[in-house]
Amino acid sequence: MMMKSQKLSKNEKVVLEVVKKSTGPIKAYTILSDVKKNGLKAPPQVYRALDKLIKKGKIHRIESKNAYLDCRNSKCKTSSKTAFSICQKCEKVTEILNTKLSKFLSSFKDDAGEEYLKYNLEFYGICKKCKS
Amino acid sequence: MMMKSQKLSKNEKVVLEVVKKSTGPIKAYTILSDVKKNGLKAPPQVYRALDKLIKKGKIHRIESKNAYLDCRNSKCKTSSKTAFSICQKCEKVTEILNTKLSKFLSSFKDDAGEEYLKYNLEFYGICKKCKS
DNA sequence: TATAACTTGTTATAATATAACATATATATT
DNA sequence: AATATATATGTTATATTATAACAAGTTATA
Repeated sequence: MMMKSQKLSKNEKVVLEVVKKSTGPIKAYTILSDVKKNGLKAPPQVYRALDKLIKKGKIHRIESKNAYLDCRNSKCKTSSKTAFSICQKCEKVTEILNTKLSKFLSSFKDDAGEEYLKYNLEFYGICKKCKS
Repeated sequence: MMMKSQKLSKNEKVVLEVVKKSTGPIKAYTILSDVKKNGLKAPPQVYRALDKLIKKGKIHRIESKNAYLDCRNSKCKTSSKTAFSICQKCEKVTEILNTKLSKFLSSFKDDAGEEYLKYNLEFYGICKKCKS
């Protein structure tokens, strides 16, 4: 199966660097204020780059937080199957890379017998650090 | 385990009726324009009601759509464990009630051995109707 | 009835995201 | 190289989604 080119444009590189540098999920407007020193000025420049980076599998969007996180999975070519754990106390988000989980969800059939090529799963709880 | 009271306030009832009437996920501002005939005037009135209805397990929020859907699961007391299928073509959203799935996710342990009391899963695909 | 807890009303504004259009750059085709 | 085509960027304005803050009313309960 042909993969979408992974080559990144100038703005995509700039935005990706900011997302990578962040210690956790980062918001679009936080990225914007950061990349202003690189000449980017307006929201569309950031949102376009984010959209492309998601399509290229470089970052993920954490839906429940309207925030973006870089993909730590070296094998990640697309962002079509994602799972995260989210700490409700410290807001830490961790990507879950678990073969059993991804296999289960990839092969899950709904009542109509349909499988899905894309999913996003968000677990919420209290992380180990916050528990102790 | 003590359950949060399910009693609904006036505004909650009004908002819930609108969500129920909708054929699919409905947006907060769509609800607002609808409930204006009931005297509600401002966003906070709608958002407050939505938040409460979610906590009381009456509705769900579809995170990737910023939209709200009534819970069709009569057993739904809380909205802590949810799964949906979302058609990328017609935007139809269906709540998935599947014991095997919920058991698997409820008992899922991450790499640190932690389980989660809350999750939200969104499957994306093309629904049967749109395929045919 | 006093008090606390909850619910509502209201204004303003914050936060998130996209439309639309002009221009520039890169890539492919002749 | 010149032309055509697709992609990427810049820019302004505006749409959409959501919350802060505070005042007032209502309900439950001591």
